[in-house]
Amino acid sequence: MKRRPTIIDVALQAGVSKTTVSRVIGSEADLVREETRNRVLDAIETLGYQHNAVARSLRTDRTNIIMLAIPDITNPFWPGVARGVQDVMDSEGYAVVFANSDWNGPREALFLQMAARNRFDGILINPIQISNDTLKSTGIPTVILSSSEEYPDFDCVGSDSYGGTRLALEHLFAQGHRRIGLISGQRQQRSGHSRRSSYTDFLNSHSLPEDKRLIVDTPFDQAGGFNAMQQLLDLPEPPTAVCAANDILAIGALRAALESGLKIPRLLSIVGMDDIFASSTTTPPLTTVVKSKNRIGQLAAHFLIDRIRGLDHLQPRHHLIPCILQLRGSTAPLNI
Amino acid sequence: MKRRPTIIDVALQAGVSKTTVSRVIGSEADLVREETRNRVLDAIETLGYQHNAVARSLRTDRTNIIMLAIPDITNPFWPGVARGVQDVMDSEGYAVVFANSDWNGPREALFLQMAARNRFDGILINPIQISNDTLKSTGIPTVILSSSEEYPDFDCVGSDSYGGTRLALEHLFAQGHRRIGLISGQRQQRSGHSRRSSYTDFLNSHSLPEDKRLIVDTPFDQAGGFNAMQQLLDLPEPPTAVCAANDILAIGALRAALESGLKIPRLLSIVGMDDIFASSTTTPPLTTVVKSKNRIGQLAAHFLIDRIRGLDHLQPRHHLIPCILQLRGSTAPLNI
DNA sequence: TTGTAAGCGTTATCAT
DNA sequence: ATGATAACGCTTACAA
Repeated sequence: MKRRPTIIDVALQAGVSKTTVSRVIGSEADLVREETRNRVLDAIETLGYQHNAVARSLRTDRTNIIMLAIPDITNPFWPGVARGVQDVMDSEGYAVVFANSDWNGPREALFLQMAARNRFDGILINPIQISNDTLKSTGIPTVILSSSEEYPDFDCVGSDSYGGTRLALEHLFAQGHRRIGLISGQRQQRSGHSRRSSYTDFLNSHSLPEDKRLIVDTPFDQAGGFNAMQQLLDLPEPPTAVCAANDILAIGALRAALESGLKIPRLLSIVGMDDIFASSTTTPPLTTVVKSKNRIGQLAAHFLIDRIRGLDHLQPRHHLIPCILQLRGSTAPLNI
Repeated sequence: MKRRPTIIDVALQAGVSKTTVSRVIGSEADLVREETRNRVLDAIETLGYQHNAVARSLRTDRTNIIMLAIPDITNPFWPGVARGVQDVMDSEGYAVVFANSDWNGPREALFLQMAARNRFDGILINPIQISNDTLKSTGIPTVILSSSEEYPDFDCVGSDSYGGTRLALEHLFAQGHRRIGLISGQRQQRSGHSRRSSYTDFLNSHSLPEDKRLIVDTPFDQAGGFNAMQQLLDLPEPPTAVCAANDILAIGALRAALESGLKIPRLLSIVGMDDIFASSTTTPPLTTVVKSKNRIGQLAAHFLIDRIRGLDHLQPRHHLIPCILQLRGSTAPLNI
């Protein structure tokens, strides 16, 4: 495998200086006479020259690479967001590096170090452990993918899970449900909180009593949902409807309910959140709160590009994308 | 935001030459006296020095970044593979850039160009359009993620869909089924072929007649599976079992069958392929052929690392990871 | 054990 | 409109 041609080879071949070649391949192409430019382009063609982004980055101090750091790539929510991010970043000429921490804090820190060492131009992150200050110390423009309030120095883009939860609860209320359970995941305290407070506020606004036993914290997986549901069904007065913090929990809950012989939605309504693919293929299909993954990704990407372009004077912006309720077969009017 | 410290700042601070600093942060740390090393490390600490990977790459011609190019990140198969890839690459010190072509040929080409320009150390790709020769012309070590035979110059890692299909068909045969439909996607001719030929070979080996009407080519989505199933059910003599090229098709087929009032699996058996999350949450849950996404990713990563390390003399290796049949509720003995 | 200096492939600053 | 030349921050012979 022979050496790759450089800008110098091209210059020699075209009979010009390397400066001229640099002009042609860079952003100053119009400063060079058309005839010369064509000679250069021909040389590039015949040599099969590909410009060296590494060398360019060293000189310009810009890599055109951004990092997207997420905790779990197998959670279908993130690929959805990632696609939105890529839509924008592609068209702006940025490559997107995925960093998948698998919920591992030290790994998350490692990835940030990698971003810093490689002089990536920006970071999009759904933080699991890293603090506002550590993030600031990287010196890299960063946007938070979360509705958390813990990162006051950064732009944040998240989904309005408070509003989304409210949407779900009001729907159940309108169907006549008054005893509504909440299955909330325990790992992410932050989004957990907004759902939790939405639940409390909902109860208050309708003057419903708060029964602690109706709130179950559980690990964020199907088994967690399953167990939580069993726990709720074992109550002396089980709920007539259940709201789960995400679809996977909801699907676990659905399965537990079905296995215990309950007819869904006749005897129990269930609402999930996220609208993952599987929630449309259960029997009955799951009513769920939809977050617009694509829009989250796109907006976050735009925010990040603003920051990269040096809009540092802007106050940190927080934006929550509203949720939509996707009605399907797992909810129905209260059966009296 | 002030300038990042360089190796020179560290050298000054520690009272040594930049060579020494380079030795300490690089792979020659043991060549330097412990006391000196500690002085350097202290300087690094107090200055908050982060080494510049861009400059290092320019000098060493290695970026420690590889690209994973796939057609569709929202297809849960790929995140699974990606995780296997990352497991290996992380531990070898490589960062993984995702490139998601969205089944768009020109975009795929663009990504390869990006890999070349950025001097990535390697490429893992599930090719959708690009040819063996174009791939070779990048000059970058590359491993193909596919069981295709169209890339004779590269290592290939795929899953044995021929064997997997056979597994599914033999299972149905053992259950007494003799009239078995095949729903095969049309987009990827390659894997389509292996399933198709497996089907034909299966029929021959059991001396079953081949009925063209039992084979339906359809787009690779749920609607495709739905329509294909309807088409099969409209046959004068519908199949008693159906084998689909992937779970999404199978789920579409399942839904079509249920909607037309068929009891599954009593009146119709369905087998999918891939074991996506949703296939475990349908009613009944789907019997499916499992590909070991993780092992595919890991093996491909190892192959790629071999190539990067310069094992060019090796013949191109093709490896098919065997599939496993995951029995669930969508298949049952033929009901006579 | 440590230092000097050349060079990686660009872009940017001056000249011409 | 084009060219000469100095950076960019690092690694690596080679020297001391």
